[in-house]
Amino acid sequence: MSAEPTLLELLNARVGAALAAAGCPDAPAIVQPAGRPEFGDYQANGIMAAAKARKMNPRQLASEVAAKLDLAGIADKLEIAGPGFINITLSSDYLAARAQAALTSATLAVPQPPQQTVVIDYSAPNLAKEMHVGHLRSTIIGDALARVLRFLGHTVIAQNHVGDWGTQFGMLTAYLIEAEQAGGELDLNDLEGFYRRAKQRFDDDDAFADRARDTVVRLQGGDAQIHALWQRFLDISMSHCEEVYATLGVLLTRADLKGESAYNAMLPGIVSDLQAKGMAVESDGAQVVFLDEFKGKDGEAAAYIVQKQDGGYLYATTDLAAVRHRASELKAQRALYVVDARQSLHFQQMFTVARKAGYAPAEMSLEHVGFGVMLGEDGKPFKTRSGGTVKLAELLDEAITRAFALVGEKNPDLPEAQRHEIARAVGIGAVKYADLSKNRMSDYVFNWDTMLAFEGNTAPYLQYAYTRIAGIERRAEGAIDANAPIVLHDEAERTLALELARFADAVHAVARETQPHLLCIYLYQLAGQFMRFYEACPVLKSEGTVRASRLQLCRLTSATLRSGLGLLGITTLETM
RNA sequence: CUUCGAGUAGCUCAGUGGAUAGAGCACCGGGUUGCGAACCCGGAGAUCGCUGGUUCGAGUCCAGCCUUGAAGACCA
Repeated sequence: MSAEPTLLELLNARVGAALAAAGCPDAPAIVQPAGRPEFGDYQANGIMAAAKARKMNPRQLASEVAAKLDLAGIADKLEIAGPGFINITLSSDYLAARAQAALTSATLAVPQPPQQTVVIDYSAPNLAKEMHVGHLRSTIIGDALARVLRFLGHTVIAQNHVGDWGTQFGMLTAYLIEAEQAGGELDLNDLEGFYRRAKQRFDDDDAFADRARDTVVRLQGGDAQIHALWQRFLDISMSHCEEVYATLGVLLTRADLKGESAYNAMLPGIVSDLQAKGMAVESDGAQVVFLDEFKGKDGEAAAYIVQKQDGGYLYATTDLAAVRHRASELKAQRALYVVDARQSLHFQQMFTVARKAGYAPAEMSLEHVGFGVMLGEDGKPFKTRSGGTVKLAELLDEAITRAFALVGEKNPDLPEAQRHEIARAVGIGAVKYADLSKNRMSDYVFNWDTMLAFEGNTAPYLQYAYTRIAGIERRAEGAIDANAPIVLHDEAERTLALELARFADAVHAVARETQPHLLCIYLYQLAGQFMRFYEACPVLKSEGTVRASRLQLCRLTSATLRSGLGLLGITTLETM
């Protein structure tokens, strides 16, 4: 519970108190935004259930609760409706006061919940290759969650759990040695081509394959020369990632890098510890933790392998080492794993083992923030026309190119440099928003036309709403009184103020549910309410206190859109 | 076979056990001597996969089935 409640928290607390006063102490109020305008602004749904549990007449209980409900200065109308709803209409003065308070607050009056240390594991590309579309969702969902949690005052520790270890790096390093010996025209700028040629060598030449395997052994054995070459390869690959991160505008840096290799030294200790605790046992030569928790109807316990027959370790072991590190070293109270939903079973098992082994204390929250796969229009995994993976850098370039063409249509008179800048914000914003605005658990049909339509519920619609306000503020010039009182007369003004008052609840919901699309829905509604206000209520043409008040509503709306889009990693523009 | 997702308008998607299931796109019809029309307003369009159950109330919870995707001992 926040020190200062959000609007929804406040209403729930007040109705809950009234329920208690009416003889139902533990009955939840269940306050929600009203389903229809004629039901007011909020509706309390909890009375019917409370009455049922106590064999009372629900409408009678509702009138008792309403009589005891203290919303002085907050609501000016309460109605008992239907089988026992309490419909609440907030007072316009109260909405105006909330808007006024938000205007003078650096955080838009969004209350901060109790502070936590939150580890977010996201992006995690495989450094053997260039980033492809499969890395997009984790990267932008994780980035949005990081921004939201930081905004709420939490300490966020990003962990980029990159793939930088394993047999393929032996192959790549061996190929690097060979290419340098051959005279050095190796082109690491084309990482994908380099990987392809190395793989070709590996498949075609047994001698090379043997050298590659030997290189892995030497790398893992701590050979300094091999290690230096491996490190060089990683640096170059990481630079590629950083270019993509810069284009996307995500916050990840090298300081957040914590790849698989970082946990290498911990792995033997994990296995021996699990053995000592009687959890890991030998089975067919491998070290396995059997989990009764995952027994199906067939009665077989799931096998969680932590060490292979040949003594090698798996990602199962690495992930245990990582969770142990996040708990004991990083002191995380909450750990989020923004990883493909296909790994759901793996995470459920890993979390179970981590808890039983004591690597993650009971009070530490472990959450798999899963998401669906990107599909092509044919419903199959998204590929290029020729069947290859789509490089992320190319996808982003295309988005920007398409946006640039659109800006040229809409606003051909702007200088070219500015059109390029707008195209970046709009193109990247469209890609991110198309992803973030969908429930992350469902599979995601990738479609250029849908994604880059720039119409309806898209980033450009929100960006456009922002530039409209920016235009008004520009024209108002110095005549804006930042202390002017907000007065809500027109229905469109009131509806806009109500929507503005819900910002905190939207942000809190995103942090709680790890669902960025809840913020998208909110911002789309806010932009829509602004557009209606814009049609109905002239700002610059109005006069005196009305004009000053409307300008204040504009200022708060633009600040909220800028802040909200910023939390999604989407930039706003003064002109577009 | 087991487990976990998903199935809502022609398409892409919302929908915290509540009142008449909502948007956008596409389609049809309106709106600019108004602050940016990348906009606004209206219309049409849905047996919420199927069948039962739980209850004052089910798209939402439970069971079974259908379709689809994924995972399920030595890749990650």
